[in-house]
Amino acid sequence: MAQPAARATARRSPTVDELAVWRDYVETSEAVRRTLAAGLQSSSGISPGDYSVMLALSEAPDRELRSSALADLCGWERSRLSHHLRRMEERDLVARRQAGDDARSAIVALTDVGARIFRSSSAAHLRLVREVFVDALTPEQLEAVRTTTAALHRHLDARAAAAAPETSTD
Amino acid sequence: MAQPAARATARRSPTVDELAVWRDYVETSEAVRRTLAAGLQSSSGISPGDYSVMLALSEAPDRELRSSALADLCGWERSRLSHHLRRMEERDLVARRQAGDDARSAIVALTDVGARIFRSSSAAHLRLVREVFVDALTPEQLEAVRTTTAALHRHLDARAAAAAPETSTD
DNA sequence: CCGAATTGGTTGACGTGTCAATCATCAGTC
DNA sequence: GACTGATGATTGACACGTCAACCAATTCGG
Repeated sequence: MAQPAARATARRSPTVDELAVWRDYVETSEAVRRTLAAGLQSSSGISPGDYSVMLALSEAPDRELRSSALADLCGWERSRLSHHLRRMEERDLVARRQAGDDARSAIVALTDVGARIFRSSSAAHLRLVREVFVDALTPEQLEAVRTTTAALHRHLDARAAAAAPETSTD
Repeated sequence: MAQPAARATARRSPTVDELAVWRDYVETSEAVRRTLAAGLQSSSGISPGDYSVMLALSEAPDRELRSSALADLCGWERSRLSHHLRRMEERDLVARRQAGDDARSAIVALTDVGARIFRSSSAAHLRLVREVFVDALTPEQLEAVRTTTAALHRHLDARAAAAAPETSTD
């Protein structure tokens, strides 16, 4: 009892109601992700990670990219990409070779096998995105998802920027 | 221009615009999840999975539950829970023992250590939920998240029900 | 030109999550 | 009371993701 001097701080816990929205948001986004992953797996035997990599490569000139460029396009850490590429290379989906201009750098190329599998997976995957995500929402709701997602995204970025002063303009 | 005879099917791929919302939704929800996981890890040394399990146990009578009940509360598969409990047991966060009435069943109890850690993690975690999620959104946006999430959730459930006829009333 | 710091990328260890297989127990049937 | 099938839970194998350590090539300061 006796609210302990709340309200002034604005740093208090969420209400029960807010917490319920939070929980549902987390659970649902994970369920959606799992559904798409399962679809990709069963229709083409690849993972969402595989798909991201192959999508980026398939849109690149000569179907190849520097490892660092690929990491940026996927929004992945280098280490994660490196591990993933090793697994994909073992399955002959991609090939790695050295870059000519910088001996440190690696070039990742989509193999013919990889390109074929990507093409054959793409249509079904996109249909599933529509079926599970787009079709679940009215146009207004889709618009609402866009704006709320953007708000969350911006907020996270601002938070990250605040935490990492780095190249401050001084 | 020249829409390729779309609209009639409703089973076509998402538009570029819809796809952009989808991508942002996936990326952002993962970024949010990662942020919360990192916060929990650094403040209390536990994972979101640990937190879910301890939350459910802490609210249960005698701070213990049957394994199956715990799995239901967390919304996890049995196998996942079993693996997770083994790891938590090694860290003395929970303890497992046999149930009296059904020799197959296992009872999971929150240890004193686990209860203490959970209590000390809870406030910071909830504050972070507010900071990262609730505070990022206006009240209207929070409401929009609620309704869109509910729509996605319902749609997924309907889809799952359609795929699994099981106990149909025949 | 030499050495230090930086950059591009890989690796190992480890926690996590899924699937399929397994195992013991329980419930129902004859 | 043994045979059958469902149920509660565990296990092993393997993909995935993160962190920290590492290595080699490069860049920069002197």
